[in-house]
Amino acid sequence: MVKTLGTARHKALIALLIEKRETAGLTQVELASRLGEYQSFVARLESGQRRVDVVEFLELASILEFEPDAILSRLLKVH
Amino acid sequence: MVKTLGTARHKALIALLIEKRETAGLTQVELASRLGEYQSFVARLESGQRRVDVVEFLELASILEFEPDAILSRLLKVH
DNA sequence: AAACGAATATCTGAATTTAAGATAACTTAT
DNA sequence: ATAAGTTATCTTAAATTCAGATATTCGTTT
Repeated sequence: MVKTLGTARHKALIALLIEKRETAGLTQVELASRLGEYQSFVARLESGQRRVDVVEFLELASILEFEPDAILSRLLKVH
Repeated sequence: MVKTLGTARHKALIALLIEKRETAGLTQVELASRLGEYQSFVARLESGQRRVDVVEFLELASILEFEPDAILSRLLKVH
């Protein structure tokens, strides 16, 4: 199994997550607060230093109000 | 952010992953081999002791030939 | 029913990730 | 130029994950 961090797909994923947070008009502090985490948690995530698991991804989708399937489909095209 | 391990969604996810592996007619040893991992890796994963990140999930979908979107949609319904 | 082989589960340090919390480094507006 | 808001980085402790071995479970065959 490929090491997730640093892969093209992981980079694409976090780029999309950042985009979605910004579209939602949230700062890292605000998102962190809704997640019950520190701002540095979001920063680590968005700088690609931490993996995002499937369950977390769904939680992010719910908070940031994006369609997880849609994002996944876009990631599928990244190799 | 909720601790993934032990959540209903994570349990549902691994149940589906096991189902998909079995449908594909693969043993843990065979899946592990295709992943370039040990059998104990697959066992840990399938016993819910290890998180599955989004990128890994897509890799599993490719090997086990399932539609990641479809699985994700089913997980969405689990709370 | 005992024994065998195939499949899965569990254990144990060691290595790697992740987290908390603080602080530093941008940004942008005044 | 400064202040406020935002994001990035650092450190050390804590938690996860891994390799590899071993144990257990489950079917089959005799």
